[in-house]
Amino acid sequence: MNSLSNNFFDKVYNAVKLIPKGKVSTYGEIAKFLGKPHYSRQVGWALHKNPLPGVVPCHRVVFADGSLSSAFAFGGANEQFKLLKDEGVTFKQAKVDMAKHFYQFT
DNA sequence: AACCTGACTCGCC
DNA sequence: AGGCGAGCCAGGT
Repeated sequence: MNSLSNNFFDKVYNAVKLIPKGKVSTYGEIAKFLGKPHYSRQVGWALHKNPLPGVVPCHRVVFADGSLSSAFAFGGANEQFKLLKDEGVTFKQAKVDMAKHFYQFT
């Protein structure tokens, strides 16, 4: 792992932490924000490997279509669903209402 | 060094 | 509209 990839991971955490309450973002969008439009998987990996639970609101990061991560590790997709809903995020059946809660990094 | 897997996404059927 | 497959990158075995 070189300093660049390390920086990428750090940027991922930073970006995720920037997502305001009641908003969500996608792996691809974060990757794009970091200058790597095809690093969606690495973003997910960064969060998976992320030893900062509670610091990085991983539950605000969802799939591009608004569905929740299948391999979610905070307590299951159900827990993530509940958490987001508690923050004011609305859902379209089982998917986040991206049109209203999608947060784009500026 | 090579192969496989994995918190993803897009395109095609 | 929904489901399946291929593509992508990096890390782990």
